[in-house]
Amino acid sequence: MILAEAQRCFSEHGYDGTSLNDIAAGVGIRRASLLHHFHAKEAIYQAVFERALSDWAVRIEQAIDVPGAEGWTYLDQVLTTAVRWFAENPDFVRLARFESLAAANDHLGFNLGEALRPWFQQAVDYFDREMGAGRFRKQDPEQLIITGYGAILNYFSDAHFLEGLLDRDPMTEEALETRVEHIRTFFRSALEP
Amino acid sequence: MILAEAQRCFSEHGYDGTSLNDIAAGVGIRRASLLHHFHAKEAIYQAVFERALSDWAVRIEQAIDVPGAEGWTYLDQVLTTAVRWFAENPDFVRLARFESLAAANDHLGFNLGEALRPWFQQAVDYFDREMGAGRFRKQDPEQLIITGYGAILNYFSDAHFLEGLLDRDPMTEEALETRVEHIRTFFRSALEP
DNA sequence: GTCTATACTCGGATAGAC
DNA sequence: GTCTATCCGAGTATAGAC
Repeated sequence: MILAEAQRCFSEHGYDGTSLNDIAAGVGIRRASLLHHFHAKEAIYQAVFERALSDWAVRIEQAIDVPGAEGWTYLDQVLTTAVRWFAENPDFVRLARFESLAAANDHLGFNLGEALRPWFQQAVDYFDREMGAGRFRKQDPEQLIITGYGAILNYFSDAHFLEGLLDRDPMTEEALETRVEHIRTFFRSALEP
Repeated sequence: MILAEAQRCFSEHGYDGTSLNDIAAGVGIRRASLLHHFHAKEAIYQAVFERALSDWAVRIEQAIDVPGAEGWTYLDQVLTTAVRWFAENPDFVRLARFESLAAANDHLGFNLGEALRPWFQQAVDYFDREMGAGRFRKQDPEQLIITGYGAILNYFSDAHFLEGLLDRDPMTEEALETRVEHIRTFFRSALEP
């Protein structure tokens, strides 16, 4: 599948660091044949991104949509699910990172931040409710979410860097278990009244 | 100054997204003249990085080296200094981000994680002491630091993204003040016994 | 130290045969 | 749908004049 290989390349080396030859070689065809399916490199990138984003949308809806969910138990569940999913989709994480690092109007026909804004707003509303009901300590919801996604995304996008920093593989089952536990404990410490 | 302009370009568009023409144009000379000072593009990149890193080393030593420092007051001070310094050096933040995202053995002759390990270890030791003395709640020090640098670095490296997400400029004086306050409050909530 | 000119390679994209 | 062939532009790097 072309999109799968393209995602692998883009997430590993970024847009500029990936050539059509790289992708074509991975697929097992020639550069020109790629362009039979997509009229330009940017079109491939956009297709990769849209697919990844809609996959992600499905998963997040599943994780979010827990009936009668509230308080710490719910947040704990969402955090754990997020970490697990990101752990299983390192490509997506790196792709998102490259994209949020890119200057506006590079490669993508739309703004990633804007695209995620509805979910962001939903999360803000959740924290507003919980804090208003006294189930969480009062903090700035927007800032909290920014910190949260950073704490999770970072770990996976910077795996190469962390391997150098820690001098061990940060992606083993054991290391990931440690990471999940930390995220849960840390947020709980900060939020529980 | 060549290195300053090179840093601007690399931090804005990454290594692959920056051409010698881009840098030369910013300096006001021709591409060939650049290569009189540095024998290759990679050499420019490495020079930029080493300069940025040693600048950073100086600042971090200053921030860390507070006599008799301990407990929350000290950490609070370091966090605030870090946020302020990163706010004033967005280039450095984006450069570091691009680099920690890059695959091993790309562009740089050394491993960034390895280079930062001594400071990392120092920070781990600090938390170990503080937690041992009961001044902080017990948490995994390594994980805590990873979360902390993520919370800070992210905000600045993803400014473009955040602007789309929040629908406002995340780098105004007011926005930065809010961010500092959040970081302080959040960590305090999580760490104070 | 900076320039022009040039060599060479690579990447994106198109045309047309099979 | 995939290929070869080809075009064009951009990129890195070098040679040599001023």
